[in-house]
Amino acid sequence: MVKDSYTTLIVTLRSFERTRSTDDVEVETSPDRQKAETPKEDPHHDLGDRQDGAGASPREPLFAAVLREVAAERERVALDDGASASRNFPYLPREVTADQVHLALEHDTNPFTNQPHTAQYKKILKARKTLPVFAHMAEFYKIFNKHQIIIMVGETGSGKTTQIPQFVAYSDLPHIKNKIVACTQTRRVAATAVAQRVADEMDVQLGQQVGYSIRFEDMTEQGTTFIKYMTDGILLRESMHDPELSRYSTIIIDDAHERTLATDILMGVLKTLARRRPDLKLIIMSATLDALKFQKYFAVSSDALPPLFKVPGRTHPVEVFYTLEEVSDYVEDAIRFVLEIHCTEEPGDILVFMTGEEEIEGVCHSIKREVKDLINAYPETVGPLECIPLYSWLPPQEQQRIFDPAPEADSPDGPPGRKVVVSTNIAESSLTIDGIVYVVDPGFSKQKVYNPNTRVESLLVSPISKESAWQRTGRAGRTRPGKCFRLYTEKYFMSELEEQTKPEILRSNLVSTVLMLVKAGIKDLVEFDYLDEPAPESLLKALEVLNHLAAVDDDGNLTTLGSIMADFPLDPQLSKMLIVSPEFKCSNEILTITAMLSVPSVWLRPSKKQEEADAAKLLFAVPGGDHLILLNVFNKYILNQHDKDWTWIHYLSAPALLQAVNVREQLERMMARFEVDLVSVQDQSEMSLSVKQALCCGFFMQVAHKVGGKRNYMTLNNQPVLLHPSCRLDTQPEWVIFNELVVTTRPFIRTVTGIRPEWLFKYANLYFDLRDWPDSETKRALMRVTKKTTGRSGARINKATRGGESGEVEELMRRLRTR
DNA sequence: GAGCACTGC
Repeated sequence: MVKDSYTTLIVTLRSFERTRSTDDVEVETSPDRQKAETPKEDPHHDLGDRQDGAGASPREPLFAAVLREVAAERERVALDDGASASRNFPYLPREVTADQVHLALEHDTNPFTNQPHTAQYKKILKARKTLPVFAHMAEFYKIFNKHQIIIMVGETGSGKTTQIPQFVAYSDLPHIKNKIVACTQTRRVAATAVAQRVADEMDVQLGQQVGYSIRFEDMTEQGTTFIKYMTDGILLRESMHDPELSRYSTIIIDDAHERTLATDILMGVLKTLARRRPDLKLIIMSATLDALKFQKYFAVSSDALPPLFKVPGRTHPVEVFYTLEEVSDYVEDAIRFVLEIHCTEEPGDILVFMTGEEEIEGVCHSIKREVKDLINAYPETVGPLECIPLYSWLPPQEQQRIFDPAPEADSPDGPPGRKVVVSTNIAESSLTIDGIVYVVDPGFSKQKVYNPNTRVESLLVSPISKESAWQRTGRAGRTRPGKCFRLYTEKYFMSELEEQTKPEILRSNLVSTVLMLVKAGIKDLVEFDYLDEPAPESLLKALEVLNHLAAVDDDGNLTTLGSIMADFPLDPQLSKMLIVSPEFKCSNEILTITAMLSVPSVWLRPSKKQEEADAAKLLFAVPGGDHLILLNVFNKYILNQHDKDWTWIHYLSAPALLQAVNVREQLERMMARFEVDLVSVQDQSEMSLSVKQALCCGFFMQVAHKVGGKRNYMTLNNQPVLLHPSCRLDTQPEWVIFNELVVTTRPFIRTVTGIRPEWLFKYANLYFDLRDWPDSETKRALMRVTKKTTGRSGARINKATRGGESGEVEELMRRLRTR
């Protein structure tokens, strides 16, 4: 029946576009690594046949001599004041050839440590040689030696992430020049895993010659590390403090096609930097074929594109099937297909993509029920089917189930068992499940959409991009040839789906980013060279918010406050609140709340134990609001940290709390550096009042007031919202501050605390100058507040201190508006 | 009456 509804019109695919670096780790890790070392060296490995350019005998400590010679050469260069010729020396930095590198790789001595190569090194080297990039080494050096900027396209399994930085190291010889080859990753796990792998490949200890740097963890050694994997965000932060990025000889941007916010901004920064630093080489690596876009972006002129270096991938072919007609209910159809595959196809596990928890649990439930019926009806032909849900906030041990083997046949001769994983997008890129042979793709995912005008974030079920669809398809071909069933027509795929998922910069809140750019001295946000320009409203709104927070003045200049705020790895609202909190004698408490607000939610709510989880949450309830509850949870966690079961019993996420501890420590160090005092109020009710006032200093733009009954509120932009069901406000105060506004089934405000409206006029009088506000229900409510508090008509003061209305900010905003 | 996935000295 599957065959009936599908047509095999398509085609065996050559290979799949990779989009995530975590793949690199697995694809490129050879099984040799796990096996015990078998020191079976061949002492007669014959390099004599090799056409090695240096013509030296491999028996000699060749590369070591080379390095000495290079060092001597460097001294000569220095002595000659840069006038020295190369003296025909063949191993000059950035002039090496693939033959020379092959020679060095085969040599008995590790040129970077002068230690003999281990047997493990040689085993891994054998595996490395089978990677597609290895066959293209000569071509790589030809291009690298000649050009400053290279665009590289390497498909899944090409080996680019692990090999290219090593190729560069053999050419740059960064250890001699006290420089570093940096390679950015979009995920922390990728940075750590790839660094470990490359350290093994280079026969060095992780953290020595090869290291990584991610938030909270710097596994590098100054003066020793010369290949450094790092998250894109870390390098971006670094560029704020050292705009020349002078420690680096070559910077490799990996997974550029993922278009994370940090990668996008980094590319803009590096493009300008490359002009100032001709000695800096850039390699932009991407898995997709839209390399032309990167080439054009980095082109010096329209007829001088940077060269493209392309390496094919290595994956198993996957057959793709489309429906002949559009499906009406993808959930029902997905269930039907899983059952069909189970009944008719060869053994092999199934991966089904759904958009969220509710769908996933529903699908699992239905599949389990229907398989039971099928097995009862056809015990001879239908084997057991294990259905496993997967989404991000599932507890880790539940997530681990996806790696369980498929169930055994019920009897020795019975039909074989099969595993089906029903997952959100998390399985598209972040988590890899081996053994998947069939993929069922309905073509939807939940995506974050941001509206800069209302500053509202929503999660919308939207069609995926073609790129996503191929990524999902590729999940079927990791261990052997597979099949992918797309629950839409080929016509729909071709004509309706976007080529790529919108880059993050186009659907994000840019307040933090803009502050960073201003801090980096980029005055003209409009002229900054974006690969994709963000919506002018996003920049405009971000600048407005920063102005209201007093991080930039009316002329668009960074204020002293803004400069400090930019150094904190926080949303500006949070850093503002934190920095002013000593004024309210509660910086200790605000520090904790800030840390808790910058980690994922600590609340666990397993679908089968929702009531228990809610009851557990009530134990932490304190009067005032959710922010104070977070403070309470953190403090209780610290008191009970010795008790391993404590978090579990209270339905709290231990990893999230641990991360909050880390963030808190990091922020505390930064506060010390900027001399932000750490102080506490002892009296509980006084503390609660202080905390709420400090909250107002950062979040005065995220205020709502009560309208009608039943948890109904209205934001300052007059958007009706509901208190999120997770809110544990004991009373329902007239005025509240909220941490986030999300639109899911309805618009909700989440993490909410009651405040006194007078505080808004007191601590944000410019923003609450009501004369500028259009008439609305909210404005009238605020007017009533000002009338009650006689003599404190904050709305009237300080207009003059705002400075010239025709300042540069106004000008910039005008230009943004007219774009 | 309830949540796609990442990330930051």
